Amino acid sequence: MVTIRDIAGLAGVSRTTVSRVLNSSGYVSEQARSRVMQVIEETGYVPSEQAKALRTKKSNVIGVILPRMSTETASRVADGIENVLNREGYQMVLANANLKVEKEIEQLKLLESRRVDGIILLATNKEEKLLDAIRNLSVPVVAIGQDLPDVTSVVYDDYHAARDMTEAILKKGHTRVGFIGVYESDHAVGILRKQGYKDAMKAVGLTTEDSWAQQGDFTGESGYEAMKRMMNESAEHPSAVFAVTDRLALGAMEYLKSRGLEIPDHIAVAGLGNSELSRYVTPSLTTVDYDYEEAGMRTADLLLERLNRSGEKREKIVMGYRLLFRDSLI
Amino acid sequence: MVTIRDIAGLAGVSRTTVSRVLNSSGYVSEQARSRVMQVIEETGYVPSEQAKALRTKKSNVIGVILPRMSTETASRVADGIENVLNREGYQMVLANANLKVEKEIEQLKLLESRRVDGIILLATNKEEKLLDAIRNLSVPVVAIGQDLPDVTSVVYDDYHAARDMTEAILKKGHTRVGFIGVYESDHAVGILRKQGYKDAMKAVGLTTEDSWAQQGDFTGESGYEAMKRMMNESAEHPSAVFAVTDRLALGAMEYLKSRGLEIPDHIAVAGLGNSELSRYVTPSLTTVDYDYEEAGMRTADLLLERLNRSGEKREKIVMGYRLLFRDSLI
DNA sequence: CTGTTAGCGCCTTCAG
DNA sequence: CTGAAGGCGCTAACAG
Repeated sequence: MVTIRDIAGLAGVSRTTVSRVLNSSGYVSEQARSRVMQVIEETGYVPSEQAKALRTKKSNVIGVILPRMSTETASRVADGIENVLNREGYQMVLANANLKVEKEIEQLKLLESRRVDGIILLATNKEEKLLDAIRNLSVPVVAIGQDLPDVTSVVYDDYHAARDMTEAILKKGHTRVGFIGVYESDHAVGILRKQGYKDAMKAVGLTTEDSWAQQGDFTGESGYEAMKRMMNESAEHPSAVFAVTDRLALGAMEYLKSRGLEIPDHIAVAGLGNSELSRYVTPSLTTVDYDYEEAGMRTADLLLERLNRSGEKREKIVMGYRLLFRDSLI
Repeated sequence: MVTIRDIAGLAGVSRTTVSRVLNSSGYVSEQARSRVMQVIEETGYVPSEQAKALRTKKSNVIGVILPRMSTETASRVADGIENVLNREGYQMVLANANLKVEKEIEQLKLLESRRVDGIILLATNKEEKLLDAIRNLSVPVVAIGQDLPDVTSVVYDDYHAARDMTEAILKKGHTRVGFIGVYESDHAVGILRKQGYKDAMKAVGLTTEDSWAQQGDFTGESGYEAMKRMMNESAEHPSAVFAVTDRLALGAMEYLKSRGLEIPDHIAVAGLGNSELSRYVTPSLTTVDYDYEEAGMRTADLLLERLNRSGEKREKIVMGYRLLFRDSLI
């Protein structure tokens, strides 16, 4: 691999001069510059960002930790992030946490060891050991998806989105509204969205059967099973179901269809997230739209700001949402 | 940032000794080791992979160039890649080519400047300048998706998959089979799949109207428009349509539905790729299943092999496929 | 078992 | 305008 030293030798100048033309810093005679450029051309020399980073203490790399690769939300957020990172001359290294806190922490440390300039964490929980790990990190971290104490975060307005959607369902005249949520270790999705549902119900003085509130784990199958339990365990069936995730809603729809129930006539369904699937499924799914790309962009912006003006105070951005009424709810 | 030198000082040993316990190489007395470990613990020291890489000339980072972020195929392939990379102790840096050859080349160079150990290119074309860029690279490249000359590649069996599906359509009794393809700069999808369709048609001696073969650009909208053109321009409408991509097929279905045509009764549809959407859309889409995760894994394996046993000859792996008969074709 | 020495490839004072 | 010298954090001979 050809180095700056080789270029200097071939061009008959010092490494310093080569460095200067590389970074267009300081004065270089036109003569020297063109000689250096020519040699670079001929040799196909590519400066080592690695060595440069070691010296300058800036790698121009941002680490991004995803809960899982290859989920629609994660990749849409990553898309937004990559967008601004690329525009600002940063590269992105992706790390997969596979939904495990331990793995999240491990990836944080791994990225730190790579000396990335900053880390974006697509957060799925607020566990104390995670927060600890972030505190002990010497790399700035920005979170998205959960409101992490003391960590600059971009969050979705989970509570109001869920509450709004539930109210919209009620407004359609439904009084028996079922709910499919997820485990509570995911604060944003598991707790906040459920709270939105519960508060909306309480506000209109409706009572609910225990069996109307079921729990899944983000997979379609778990939505299917949750819906099945709801139907089997309830004395009176709900006339509408709100699932905190489109995928859960889709699973629920599958179960309902398998039972020969018509959506929305026998039972209406609403989800949250505006996944691609929600548009294409029949009947199309009423859901809440979150702008994941935008959220990713905002998060990246926030991180880069922090890098430039370090010592800034913690910030928090709450992303808005939009209710999308489609055919699964009338 | 605490360095190996600090640890050495605090533990009262030399940097070499610290390095040795870090890498568990060479002999270190239990006494020295525990002292070092303790200091590392106390200080939260994290060795710089960067400095290590500069010295060892191995970064344990693999670059992956995607045609676009946030498409289902890309992220499924990336998932497979990440899987084996992670298992083997590598990190993945993602680069987005945005479907532009120039950007692909730019990203190749950028990754080279980062001194990644290898590059996986999700290829979308075989343009000469791309091949040139790869040749001039000092980093091993493995391609997936296109059979790049002189480059170790993993490819899908595009020709036979398309031909098989077309034959399956013909076997159902259809004689007027339309086709929606893509631009030919994408050799695998644009040329090979079309050839499969044409050969299958020719083999049974069927003539086709020119208007039955339309072209899109991978988007659903373009599939919609292609289908519209096919219906508007043809003297006799096809009774079945094969689209080289599920997304195109979905777009075509949307157009057909908007015209009030029944699928598959009035016109049957088949796609290729087994996207998630294909399962959920109504009617469910008959398509060809490619195991993208597996392909990603094979590609990563291939690259890592090359890194270990360098100087290996070029290899080429052809991935198999599976026809999935669903409701959009009878 | 341990330390000394010498870089990896680059940038950055500091003198010319 | 240019170069010499030094060092970023780490590992790898080579001596002890």
